[in-house]
Amino acid sequence: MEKKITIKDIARELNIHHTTVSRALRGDFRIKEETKSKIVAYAKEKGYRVNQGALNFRNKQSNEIALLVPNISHYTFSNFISRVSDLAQENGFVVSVFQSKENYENEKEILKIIMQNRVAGVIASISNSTIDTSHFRQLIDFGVPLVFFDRVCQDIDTSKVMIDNFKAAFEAVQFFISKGYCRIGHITGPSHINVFSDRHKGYLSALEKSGLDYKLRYEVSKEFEIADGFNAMKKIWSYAEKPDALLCDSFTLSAGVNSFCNQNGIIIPGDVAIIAVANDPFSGLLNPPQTVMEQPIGELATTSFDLLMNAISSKNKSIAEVIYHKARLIKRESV
Amino acid sequence: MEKKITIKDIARELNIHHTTVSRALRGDFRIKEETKSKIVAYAKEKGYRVNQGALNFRNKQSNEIALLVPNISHYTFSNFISRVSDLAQENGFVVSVFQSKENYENEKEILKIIMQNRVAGVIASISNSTIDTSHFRQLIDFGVPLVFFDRVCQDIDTSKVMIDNFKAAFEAVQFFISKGYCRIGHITGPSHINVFSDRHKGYLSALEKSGLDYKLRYEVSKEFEIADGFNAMKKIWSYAEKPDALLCDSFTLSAGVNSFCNQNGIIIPGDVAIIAVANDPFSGLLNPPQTVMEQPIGELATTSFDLLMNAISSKNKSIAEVIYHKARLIKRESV
DNA sequence: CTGTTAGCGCATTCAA
DNA sequence: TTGAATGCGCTAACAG
Repeated sequence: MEKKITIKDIARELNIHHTTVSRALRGDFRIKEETKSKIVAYAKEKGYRVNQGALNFRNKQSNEIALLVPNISHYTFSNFISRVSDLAQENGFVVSVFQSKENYENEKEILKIIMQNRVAGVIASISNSTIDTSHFRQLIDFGVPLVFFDRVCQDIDTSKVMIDNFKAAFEAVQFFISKGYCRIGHITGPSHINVFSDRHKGYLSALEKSGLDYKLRYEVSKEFEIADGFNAMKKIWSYAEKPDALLCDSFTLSAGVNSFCNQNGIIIPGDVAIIAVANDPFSGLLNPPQTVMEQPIGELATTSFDLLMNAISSKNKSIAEVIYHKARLIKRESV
Repeated sequence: MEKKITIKDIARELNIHHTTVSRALRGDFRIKEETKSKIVAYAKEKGYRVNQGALNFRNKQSNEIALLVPNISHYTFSNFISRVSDLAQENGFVVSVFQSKENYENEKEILKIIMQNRVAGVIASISNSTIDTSHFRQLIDFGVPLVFFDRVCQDIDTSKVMIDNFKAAFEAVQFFISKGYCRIGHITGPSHINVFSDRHKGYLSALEKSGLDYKLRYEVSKEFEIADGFNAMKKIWSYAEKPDALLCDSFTLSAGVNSFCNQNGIIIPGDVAIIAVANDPFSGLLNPPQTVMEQPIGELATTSFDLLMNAISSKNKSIAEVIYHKARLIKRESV
């Protein structure tokens, strides 16, 4: 950054004190109209812009919100980022983004950067490999307002915004059952993550309620890419006792499953039915169009942002809220 | 942000000068080993972290890179952001994201915010509705290093990273022709955007080379969502002279086209063949799997980031480079 | 090896 | 209605 015009430059040029310039530029009502308009005109002419960094420094605050997600390019998260970005802009904040790539060490590193940058607050969804949560505790101890969304740290007392995962899975499985499926499997993630454990509980509960015996839990613990779903299905389809329905905990995973099926002549939903917990707009364009439990990401984003704003403005006296949004079954042709 | 420990706090507590603390913490070799370790130990114990904002202020520089894209949640861009985010982290930068939503006024507003925030540099892809480019010129005049990618301002002298759009479209059309298609249409964007005009030139050139008469240019000037592609195809399929092949300038558009076809019994590629210029991993999962001209977004991101780093470090003496990457035809079943 | 001084851009406090 | 003084956290230049 080269030298840019400052209030002192303006003051010197106009033979007034920089304090006066500062006041005029912020529209202080005490400044004489004449002086004010002279200053404003000159500032505009010279292209003066307040230095936000200096302002933040001076005021010991920040206009930056950090967003930490497992993977920026996954639609669930890019959609979330998009929404938060809009809200942030409306509220005078800037959003910086970080991705853990499902890697715990990286997540820790990112939190260090975030603390160092003295952001106003953080909205985070934890990585699949995060078991120890002390780095988040450290963040809070450092005084940074934190809101978790979707994948949260259960043992940390801060605001959390989730979908009702138990119910989402429960209803998905009930739907399978209502359609006559009885060998229902669950492709999920590590059980130390709330999202996956809650859904699996919902899955088991629905099974139990209907007295179904067949159970299948397949855990993917990597990056949740299409290839991981593909490989999961490859493995599953080699089992002696194959499922006739599958609940998939992410769209990418289900897309991989779909891909394996299409490539190997496995008919959806004839051979195996599929429901994905997803909010990806392309789920409806798969072959066949996919039945999904739709995650209301827009609502998650709005709520998360609101809670963070509260936490930022009310500081110490803010109370940790835990909010659940409902997923919604969208019936298409994969069941 | 509440009160956090500073080097002065440490200095006071240890009865030494804060300059010494500063030096010790940065590993200055002149500080006595004993003093240094005492300081480092104390700092660690108290959870001291350098205030990046103060540092930036002091050094008149920033560790923030701004990324401006039309839409964060579109895979092309979220993929780009993801890649740049990784590179930024490796290089000690933080990425803040902004989306124009294809809206010119919003884009202008964002550039103001970016200038105000004194970012180290900007990587941008312009909105479909951007005709006047003076706001970007203003950004450069303000001294902010700028690299354009994909959708660029032709008339601004700064580094640009693109795909060879003429060639991409040319080869796509040639492929259609080689497969016997002869009524080839082009669903594209506003012609004042390089991406679309270059592709349309490539399209026309390939047609001309083969002496094909049928021409169809359908312009989408909105947000490039799936619905826009859907509506485009609805319109196109009402024409008397229907195309037998379509080149689509984005994945979302082609997904909408695909959706309309599947809902209306239009066979792909029997009734109409499709190629999309895209890099979305789900293109291969559509029904039928989609033939695409794949945009090398990862390469675009890497190159853009490198050019920005050059521009940031070499300042005034940096030369604007214009770099093209090649798209690659991936043959699947929509042709 | 360590301390002193100064200043980045700005807004606040106090004084006039 | 305006000015003067101060300091946010940090580092560089200079002095010891």
